Amino acid sequence: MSTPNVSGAASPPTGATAASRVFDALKQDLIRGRFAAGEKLAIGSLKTRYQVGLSPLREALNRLAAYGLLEQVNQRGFRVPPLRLDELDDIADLRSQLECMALTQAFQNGDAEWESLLLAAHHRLRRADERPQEVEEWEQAHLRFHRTLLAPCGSPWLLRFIEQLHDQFDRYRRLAPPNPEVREVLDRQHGELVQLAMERRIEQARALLDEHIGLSHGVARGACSAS
Amino acid sequence: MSTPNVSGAASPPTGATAASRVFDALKQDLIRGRFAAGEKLAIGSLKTRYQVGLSPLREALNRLAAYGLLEQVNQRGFRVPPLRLDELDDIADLRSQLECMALTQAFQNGDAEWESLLLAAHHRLRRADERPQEVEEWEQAHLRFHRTLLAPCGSPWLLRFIEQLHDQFDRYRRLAPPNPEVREVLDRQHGELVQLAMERRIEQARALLDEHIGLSHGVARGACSAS
DNA sequence: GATTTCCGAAAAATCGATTTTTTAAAAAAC
DNA sequence: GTTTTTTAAAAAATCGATTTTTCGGAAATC
Repeated sequence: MSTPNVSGAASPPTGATAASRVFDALKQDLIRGRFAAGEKLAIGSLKTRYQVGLSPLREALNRLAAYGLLEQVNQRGFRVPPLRLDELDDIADLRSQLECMALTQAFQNGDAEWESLLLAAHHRLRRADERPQEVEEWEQAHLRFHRTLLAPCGSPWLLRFIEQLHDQFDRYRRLAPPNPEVREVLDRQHGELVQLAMERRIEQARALLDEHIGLSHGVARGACSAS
Repeated sequence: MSTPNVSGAASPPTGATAASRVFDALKQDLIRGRFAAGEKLAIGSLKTRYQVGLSPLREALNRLAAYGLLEQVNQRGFRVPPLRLDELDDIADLRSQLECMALTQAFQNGDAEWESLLLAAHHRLRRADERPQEVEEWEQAHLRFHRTLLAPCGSPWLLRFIEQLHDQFDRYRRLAPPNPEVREVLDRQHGELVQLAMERRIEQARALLDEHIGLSHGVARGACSAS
């Protein structure tokens, strides 16, 4: 295992270029809803905001557009995708399907090492649950928990798509008004998922994961005004 | 419906920028295997090859890396991904799964308009079958047939991922030695898929599509030396 | 009064040059 | 003889300036 990465998201441990740093920062800001949905991005002000020149900034914007976190129109720059209810439904439904696929494979491939990593990830998530003021801590622990759950599925492309959908989904979820009651249920489900994983009860786990995403989907829908 | 697009791949009808033109050209060249697998791309020679400056070229390379047709390492540029048997297997298996999902939805949503578009796409594909020397014509008709088949599935994100996997898959398939016997079977299966689509025989269609991709997968494996 | 045409400002895209980093070979040290 | 250090060339990344295109309002036309 290489140098563990303490920082936030997916990470460039060595030789971060300006372009990759802006990419990471901008990606986080987009997912965290720091820009208004549908907003046109003024490249000039982004230059100031992220303290970089045009070239690395434009490279980052191009990557994000290819990834689906920005919309690019040929001679008129970049804009933040609008929040659309039908798109959220698409994202959530597909996420359920793909994550259930991955979960099945993960249950087959996961070994004792995986079980202990999952327990550890769950523990950190519970710790983060206790400090509701540290939102980003919780977000990171939550993301890692779900990653760990599916990690041994054996399909890099499936994991890639799931990650992409998760990023899309989170943009909606983080913009939606919080719902403490649902949140409590969601938190409990994480523990139940761990339990089912240990016992490899795939059918129940699939049903629970589907319900988990469905509940979160319901909350995330609050981010949309009209469809 | 806007202006139909006669040209090759996915298309920028209005105001093509240098960056988007290089992106399209480079993407095709990568899928067509015009670069050696694993090859390091020399940006200087790409500038000459595509007749553009650094900025639009680098923007195109960044998009392609985000899309998965190039590998990017931070201070050492871009390289063509190597051909790996295990990755091809991953791509093909996931493609089968996702396309079968989409097919089911397409059968439910597809209307008479879809049926006629599918018949038309199949007709063009058969015409292209007759002229084996016009490879690119056939490739285009083939891509469009499969797109048309799944188009009404109703999930933009699912279609997006399928398209992406299809591009990945084709890079292997087009590099593999052709197999006329299998090719004949594959051609026949296109007609059978149309027939099953008309009659909405979903289970048989899913089995056939799965077999179709599986057969093509077998051929594509010929592109890999070792795993 | 409504539509079209024509500017000028603003923004996007591109270019050419500069800076930074890597690479590989030669020299030095062990 | 091997390893380390140095250094020059090559490549990647970035910057600043220029060119091209879009956008919005004023003037002209219908």
